[in-house]
Amino acid sequence: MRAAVIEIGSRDKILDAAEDLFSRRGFAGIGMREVADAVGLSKSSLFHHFSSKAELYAAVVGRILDIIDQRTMAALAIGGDVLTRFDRWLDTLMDTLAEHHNAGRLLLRSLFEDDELNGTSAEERHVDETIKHVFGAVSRLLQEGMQAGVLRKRSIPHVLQSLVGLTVYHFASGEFGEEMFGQSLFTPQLVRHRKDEVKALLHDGLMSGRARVTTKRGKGGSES
Amino acid sequence: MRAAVIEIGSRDKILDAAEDLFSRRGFAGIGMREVADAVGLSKSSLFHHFSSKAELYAAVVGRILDIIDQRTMAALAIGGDVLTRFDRWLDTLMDTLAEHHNAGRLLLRSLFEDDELNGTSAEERHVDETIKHVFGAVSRLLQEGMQAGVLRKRSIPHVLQSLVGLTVYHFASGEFGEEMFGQSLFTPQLVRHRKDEVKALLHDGLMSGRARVTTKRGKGGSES
DNA sequence: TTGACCACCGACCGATCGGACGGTATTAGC
DNA sequence: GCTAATACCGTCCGATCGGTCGGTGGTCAA
Repeated sequence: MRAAVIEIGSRDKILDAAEDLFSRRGFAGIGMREVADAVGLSKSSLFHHFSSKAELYAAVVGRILDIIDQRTMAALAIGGDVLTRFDRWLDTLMDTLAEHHNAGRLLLRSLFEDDELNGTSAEERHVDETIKHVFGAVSRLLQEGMQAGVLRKRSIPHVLQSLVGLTVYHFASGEFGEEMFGQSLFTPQLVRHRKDEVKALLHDGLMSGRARVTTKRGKGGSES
Repeated sequence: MRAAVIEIGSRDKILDAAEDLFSRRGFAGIGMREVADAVGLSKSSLFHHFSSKAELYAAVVGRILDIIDQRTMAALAIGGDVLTRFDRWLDTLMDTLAEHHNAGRLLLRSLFEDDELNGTSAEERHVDETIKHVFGAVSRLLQEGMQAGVLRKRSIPHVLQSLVGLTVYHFASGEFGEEMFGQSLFTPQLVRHRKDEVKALLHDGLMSGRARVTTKRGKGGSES
């Protein structure tokens, strides 16, 4: 009979520890020994669950990408007009990045390292597909807004880059960002503030004149 | 007598090679052996010029930070009203990032890794001071613009984060960004396009109504 | 009781890591 | 000619790297 208490499988415990470590010092900066010590297992046991270090890394990245994918897609699925869905998408993305402290940095890091770490394993293909899935959905949303005349006509790839830069980078900026704000990036009030600032900048910067009506600030997303 | 041809000192050749390698695989991902091979020297010779790997890394980061510092400060020193200086600052920053292909990625990487790689060496203190110098100048510019009523009143730390996210991240996004745009991030036309997009977003997003007059696009900065 | 499967382990492997050390060739100043 | 400094090199070191291998103890079905 399974224990009633929170029983976390070894595989997930490994992923948790590896996520923390990889996000802080990157793929090359972390040894399997260090991960094993953090979990409380032996190094050989890690290879029982993951066939290689690269596969463990891909699994870590894939897991948080799945969370982001699921959350942002669910946010879009609720419906509403383009602006409502866009705001909700932003809120959800930033809430997710705020909830998972390692997500931003891990994502940016993986974006840097997979230039050489490109493999063809199942996990790595899954990562690529998930990224495309997330970006595809928001691309279509932007396109819909531009065609409807509610968003300014801008280059979609550039807007995507700007979205990543405004959201993911901020939550990945670590000690640098914390020194700038004088507090942790993940305090509820700073998260709320960031969401407001990003949305305000994008409202004024992206919305066409006739769509930009009441930009109510401070009434953010679901949680944070 | 010194040779008339382009004579590059070994120290600079080491910095060049290390910049390239570190920007691609990070501090932990590169061994001194690899740097030495790229320069055409032996590993021991690197330790003749730099007392440790960490110092070499700090020297690499410090060098490109110095370039950015000098260029952006010179751009501000030319003068003009707040909006003119702000635009010129953006142009100069992005031109510099576009010229030095490794700069963006190296900067973001160093921002990530020095959370644990924080030292008290002379070079590392210089890096910190240079960063503060650059951000201090643009902070004062933003403040001036907000007080003059020509820029919307926004949280300056958040605007700084947004500036980094919109500029440095883009030029650091590597293969990921190139797949999105279908071309190298450093082609002249894409650089020009990015500068226009960022300036347009910030014009609409930051400028107060009465200041936002003729946002002429496509008439960017000095070079690229 | 047996055998298959599972999670896990210690010991070990060749390779590579950052770095120390001693030595050599060249140059400049005396 | 001697000395000092500079730039460079080969060799060696202890530690750590990712990964393999041969186990051990436990659980469950036959």
